[in-house]
Amino acid sequence: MIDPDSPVPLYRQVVNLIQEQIKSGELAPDRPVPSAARLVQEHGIARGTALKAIRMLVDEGFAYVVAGKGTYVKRKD
Amino acid sequence: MIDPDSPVPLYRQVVNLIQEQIKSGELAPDRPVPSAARLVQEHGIARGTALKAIRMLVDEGFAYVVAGKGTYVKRKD
DNA sequence: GGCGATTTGTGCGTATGTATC
DNA sequence: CGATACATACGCACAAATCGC
Repeated sequence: MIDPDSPVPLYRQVVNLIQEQIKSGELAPDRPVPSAARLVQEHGIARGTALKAIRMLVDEGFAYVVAGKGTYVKRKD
Repeated sequence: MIDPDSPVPLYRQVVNLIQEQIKSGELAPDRPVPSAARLVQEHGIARGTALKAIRMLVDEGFAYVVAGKGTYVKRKD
């Protein structure tokens, strides 16, 4: 899934992966997106990289954050 | 303020700018110096360059770092 | 109300690779 | 070749919010 040797940045690979899961319905609206800690242990990446990926999802309109709880899949408008 | 075309290195320009603000009192002792992230968005420079400027301020005795919090204006001895 | 666990946010330090001058 | 600059990535630390006990 995640290839450290790819020219594509790790955070971008993670973002793409999650976006695919959202589009396919694997991750439904208002369901939690994998937390930074989870992405770290699942993909062996740094927390900073995981946080960056999560923020990208929010910036790109795929998810929303609830302080102290987590990040969730955004509902279609 | 910051001129990319100047022969003076960007990190040096940033250092000079902040030193001026410290000397003029605009940035008081024990007050936070602009963070690397802030310098990035305000001057359109890279994080590495911003970090270098901050480190220079510390090296030159104008500021001190508090781990996990930030960089602050050094008090006069 | 307190305490600990979880999660996101923020901050600096450091290293590596690439590109430009 | 060396200095400068940018992008990516990892590590560690502190803060605030939420929740369960």
